[in-house]
Amino acid sequence: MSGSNGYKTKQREAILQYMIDHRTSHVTVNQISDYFAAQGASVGVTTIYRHLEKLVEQGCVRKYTVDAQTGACFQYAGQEKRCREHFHLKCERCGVLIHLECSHLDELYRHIYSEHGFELDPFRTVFYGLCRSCRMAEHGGNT
Amino acid sequence: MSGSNGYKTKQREAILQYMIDHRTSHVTVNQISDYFAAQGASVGVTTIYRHLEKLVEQGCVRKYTVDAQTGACFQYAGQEKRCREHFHLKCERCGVLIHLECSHLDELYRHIYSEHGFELDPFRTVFYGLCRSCRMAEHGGNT
DNA sequence: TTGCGTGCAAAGGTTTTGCATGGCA
DNA sequence: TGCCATGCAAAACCTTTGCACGCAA
Repeated sequence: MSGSNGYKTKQREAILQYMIDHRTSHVTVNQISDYFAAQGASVGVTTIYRHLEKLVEQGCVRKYTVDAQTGACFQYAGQEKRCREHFHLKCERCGVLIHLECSHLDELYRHIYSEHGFELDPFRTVFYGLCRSCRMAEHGGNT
Repeated sequence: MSGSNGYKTKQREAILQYMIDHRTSHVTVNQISDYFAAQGASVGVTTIYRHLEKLVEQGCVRKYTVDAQTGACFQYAGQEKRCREHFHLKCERCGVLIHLECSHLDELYRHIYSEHGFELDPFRTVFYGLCRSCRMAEHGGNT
């Protein structure tokens, strides 16, 4: 389970590059598919799903399910292993992904493990909510 | 935005009552439908969806989507705003959704809010990981 | 050549919509 | 009576799976 993660194909490269290029936001399978279709280099949705799934397993990409109708959202998270050691905050409004390194969360991990028998997966787990600036905008502004 | 939210029907009463009775946990549309079917007082899924949608708009019921395949989960929240103290644990292996009410998490909420400026959304946030039994099976058994 | 990668088609699931009927006010 | 509520059927949607073909190694 190391370097040989399969063949190097055009589709694989294209999808990975797309995810990297759009790493500042999250994207849906439809967006990716539409993008490739517009480029003339159409890629089947099945292939997109399969590659995304692998990337999620590898830890390069994060998957979020916001709404059943919207479909899943994916976002490139990078190769860095350090991301395994902390948690992430995802703003529901602007979509920003915040990396949170905090000893409080280590404690949380231990607590949930010892008290509730549940082994948290920090990589997979994402905290949803409102980031500071969006909270300000929401409380101070219009509807 | 007050009393006259439509007619008072058997189905409406039944669904609301069901949500209140099960307010300590989250339910899916399928669960509600199956329950009524078992009672002999079958209610169409369409009706369930429509009432749930209204209740969500009114703010009485919370909706959150864990997984596109599983479908949405609903939970009665009442009129009170302070139902912020419970989170959900989702096992990545068997898929079970655990309802976790724990004062530790209330503390976590306050900490992330005051120290990191992030307002957590407990209804959308789901902790992924391995539940006790799956962890046992994984460490002790086969593949 | 071998075996994974690809993409079409179909199946699986949840959710929504159209429409005729039924029930509340 | 008038109008909303109901529920069946069908559609729309995202996602997964089966299978034959293509392509990387």
